[in-house]
Amino acid sequence: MFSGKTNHLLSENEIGESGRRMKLGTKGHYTVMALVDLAFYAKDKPLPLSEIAERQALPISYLEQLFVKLRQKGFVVSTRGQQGGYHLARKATDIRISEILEAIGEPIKTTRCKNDDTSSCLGNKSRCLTHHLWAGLGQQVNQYLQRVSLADVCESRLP
Amino acid sequence: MFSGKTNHLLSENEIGESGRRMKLGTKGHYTVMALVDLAFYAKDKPLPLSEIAERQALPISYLEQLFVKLRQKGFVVSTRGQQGGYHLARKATDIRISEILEAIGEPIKTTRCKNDDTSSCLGNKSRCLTHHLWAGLGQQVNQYLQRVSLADVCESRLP
DNA sequence: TCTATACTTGACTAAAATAGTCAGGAATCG
DNA sequence: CGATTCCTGACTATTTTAGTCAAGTATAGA
Repeated sequence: MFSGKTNHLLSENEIGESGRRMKLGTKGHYTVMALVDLAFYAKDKPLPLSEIAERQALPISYLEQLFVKLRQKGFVVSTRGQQGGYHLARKATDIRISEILEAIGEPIKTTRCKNDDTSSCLGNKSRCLTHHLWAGLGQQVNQYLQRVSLADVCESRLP
Repeated sequence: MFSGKTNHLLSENEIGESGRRMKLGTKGHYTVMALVDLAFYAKDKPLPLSEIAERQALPISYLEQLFVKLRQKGFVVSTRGQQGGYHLARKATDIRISEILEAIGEPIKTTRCKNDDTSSCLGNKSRCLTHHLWAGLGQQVNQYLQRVSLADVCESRLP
């Protein structure tokens, strides 16, 4: 049984509950794949998840979860019943990849501090220095993902 | 008890054992912090981990693990015994952040495919399209981390 | 030589996040 | 009605993270 005291880690200005590390898992992956598929194949009729699931080889029950959020955040519109399905609520040229990742709860964070400002790192020089590094990295990533729209991905028009 | 068959996921060209998602955890964080500290404070004498641990408020036993790899990969040189410790094996201007993350096993990968080429996505158009997106993102990140040296971080000289 | 300091190694693990599964319900079309 | 499709929430196996711990080995200095 361990009784390790761990109180020298994570001082009060550092990440608590809501922060996420920089990462890209299947969630973000699948979501973008599904939306690209939607933009591609749902030209006039609603497209059922079952079709996307089959074409992209993704588990449908997982997609259902993801699309709940996409609908709530206004990216897609759903139609129930036979011949139902989803279609994009906005123009593909209008949807930034960064928004999508944010919507499904896969924001990209490179720092472990709550606030992005460095005022809280005072008193420790080198600790603060690395903060700038990760913040700069985060900026790079977000700029890229904000530059790219869903339509850009569909048409292989990448920076 | 679940007996779910999961074989529609992850076809053979996708990630198996060794791949990592894009992420930055404490491991990479702590390692860079420690090396910055080393570059800062170990001017002439070897610097013991205990000092770094205290100054940066990091668990020493965790640092020990990390420094094993840093030594094996030739980033630092160790001296045992009293007055021992670590010092940089190479010039701080020569050590790129990307190398450090790679060394401790926190490479940044944004795609889930084994190979970075897209030849294996044939037969599924939109699946392949997203591949380009993540590959592009990975390039952005790696370019940034390759541009920045340890010395740059120490002197707040970031792109 | 003895001892304190510091690195070295490797096994172990608690907690959290990930990547889903599953069961059942509600709306809608034909 | 009954098939299809979205919708909801609970549940969980697996993996990763972020460490701890124990038992060394090597060296400097008293």
